[in-house]
Amino acid sequence: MAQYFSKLDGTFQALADPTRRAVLGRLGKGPASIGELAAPFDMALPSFMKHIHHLEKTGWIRTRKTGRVRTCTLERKSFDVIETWLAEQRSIWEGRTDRLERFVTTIHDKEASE
Amino acid sequence: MAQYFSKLDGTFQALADPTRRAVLGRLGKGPASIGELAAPFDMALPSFMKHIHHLEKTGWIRTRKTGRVRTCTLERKSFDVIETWLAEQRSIWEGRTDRLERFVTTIHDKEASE
DNA sequence: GTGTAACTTAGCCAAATGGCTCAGTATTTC
DNA sequence: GAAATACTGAGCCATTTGGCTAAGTTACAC
Repeated sequence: MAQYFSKLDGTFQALADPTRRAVLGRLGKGPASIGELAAPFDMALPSFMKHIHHLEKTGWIRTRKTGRVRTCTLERKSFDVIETWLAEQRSIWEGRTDRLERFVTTIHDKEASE
Repeated sequence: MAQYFSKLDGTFQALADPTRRAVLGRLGKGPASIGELAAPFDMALPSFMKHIHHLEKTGWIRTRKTGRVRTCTLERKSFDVIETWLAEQRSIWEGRTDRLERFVTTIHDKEASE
């Protein structure tokens, strides 16, 4: 039983906050600057930045600074991490592993064709 | 944008800990007592109990005490909460809502036939 | 009816989280 | 080149988290 640190810890932790989930939702529509992303929130910018850092550190987004503007983009692969875990769990209680295998294969095919 | 408390906060928070994920994994194979669940962990029982309480409060498990033994069972519906959120996110960046609608319908059908 | 097993309650503690302000840096814009 | 814009860094603070121990409580076994 994996007791040591897992990437899943951070991946799920990131989703446990409504601000961060909202940011991911917004980024699903396309890249955005820090200012744009922060606008809807009644929160000081440094506080908001902590969420951005968290999302970046846990692999949910990538950011890049051009001039004085930092642009954030969604890292879609993180969703696969979760879907894989979900499929794994379901396969446990369905008492079979074929579903998981089929799922992982599907993901792999999608990425190969990107 | 839903800024107030969401059930998702707790749902994801519960998954952010390896002990709790392991418990869910074990419960996927069938119900178990607190003692059974705690056995693999090098942790005092009261500490472990906090994780159980957390999982119960966030709807991931149900527990019932019979005699001096408390038995825990997996609450499978919680997985659907996450799958729905995932489908919602994917539908955002795929720029359409039909996928989500299809998924929600599927879930509904499954539950109706249980 | 005493002892043991299986939790449970209470409360302590260090570290992490999620907010804040205030001051700083680096680009643009005028 | 002075001012405004868009972050960024440092550091404070309250609350939450996730561990602990020590002392109950409640059933079951003998």
